[in-house]
Amino acid sequence: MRIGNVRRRGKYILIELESDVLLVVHLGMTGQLRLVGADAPLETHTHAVFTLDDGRHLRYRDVRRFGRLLLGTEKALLASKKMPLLGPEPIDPDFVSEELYRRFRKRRTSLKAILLDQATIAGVGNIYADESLHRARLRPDRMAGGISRKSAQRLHESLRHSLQTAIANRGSSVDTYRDAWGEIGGQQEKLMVYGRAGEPCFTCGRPLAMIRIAGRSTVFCRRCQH
DNA sequence: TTAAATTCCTGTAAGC
DNA sequence: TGCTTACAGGAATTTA
Repeated sequence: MRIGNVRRRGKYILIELESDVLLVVHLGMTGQLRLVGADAPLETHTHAVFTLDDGRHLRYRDVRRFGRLLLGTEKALLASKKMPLLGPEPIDPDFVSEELYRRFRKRRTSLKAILLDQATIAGVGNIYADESLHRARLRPDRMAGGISRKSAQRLHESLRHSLQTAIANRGSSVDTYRDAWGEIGGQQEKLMVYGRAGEPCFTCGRPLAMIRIAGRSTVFCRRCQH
């Protein structure tokens, strides 16, 4: 079986195989896709091993088992709802702020909750939701349907900035995240609010607040975000 | 129809 | 030192 192109859609990694078949990987919280020599010791929580032609192993490891591996054509995976329909990619040039405003307008839930909703916007998790809202100076518990076009523009810019910066820094290793070569990311050093509850806001110096929204810890600045 | 709450899972850290 | 408990979170499922 030959491996073709490797793509990303939201938080899903799509590895193209032959006959339109995809190997789909979602890392969840603690998933790792690692490329190692066949003689590398098998780590605990390794759930799948793919042997490549050159003898190396592509191994999937996931401590908390929140991730998933799927195999099938894109059409079949979508039809069976094993892969959900996802919203637009924030970093896609076609995704404009007016589209964000339109998708938020009629929603009666918080900004934080809607950012985590993959059907509204794809690929944003707890870290970059908090970071984007801080950069946009918007409170996470504000109603999504009530924001102005101007606020939507700021959030649109913040989302793109947060995600593009994180990608350039190869991700945030706040937990166990490693890339395919076992390297940690660098973005965790640059986070403004995530994981910093009680510590001073880098903008105004006041301690950052923490609340729970949609079952997720949410950190923000009461002075800077409105 | 939409939104909120619950559940899964295991390592880590805090508290006693 | 050793045990118990709370917590972290993506998303499917259940409840409201």
